[in-house]
Amino acid sequence: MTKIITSFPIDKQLQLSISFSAAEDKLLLSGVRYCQNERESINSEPNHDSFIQKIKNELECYLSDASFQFSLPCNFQLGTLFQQKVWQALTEIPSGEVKTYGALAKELDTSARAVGNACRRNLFPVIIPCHRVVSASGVGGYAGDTLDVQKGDINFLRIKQWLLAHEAALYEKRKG
DNA sequence: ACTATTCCGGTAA
DNA sequence: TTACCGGAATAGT
Repeated sequence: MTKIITSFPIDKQLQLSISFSAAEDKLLLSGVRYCQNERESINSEPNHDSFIQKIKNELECYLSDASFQFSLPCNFQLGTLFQQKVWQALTEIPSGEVKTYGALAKELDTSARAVGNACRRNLFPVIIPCHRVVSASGVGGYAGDTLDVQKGDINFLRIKQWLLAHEAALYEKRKG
């Protein structure tokens, strides 16, 4: 497995850690997570260089133009069948638009709660735009955090709002 | 027994 | 009339 660290322009601290590995003779993303003050690991193999460039390039594209569509391959097999179905649906929400958990649930013939669950388990934040799903009454959650509860030292909700603002997405905010 | 939800009824201003 | 709780319903892990 190879892991790369890139900065993420919300503040100086925030970074994105992206890992990938070979699966069935191809390189696939195996995870994306937010972190702070981590150093890039040096264990990357030379034949991974072009893939690393592709990752960094697509991220730069998205950051300079929010309508850019990622084409990075993600290993969906790391999720359950249901999660794969939800994640696939997430990729079909265009930049600049949002959907509520309830609306997405209706499309997939399941429940809002279950959709929220699958979003929380999204292994590829930013690349798979789970931030484009909001609650009927406000912004909803992100990475396990909600408006009421922040679990760790990273303010994930702020990140979600930053992403939505970057994409110029509007959502009903009746509470926060 | 947990959730990154939602809907509806009751109550008070 | 609107606004704010409280609780039940809900589906997947």
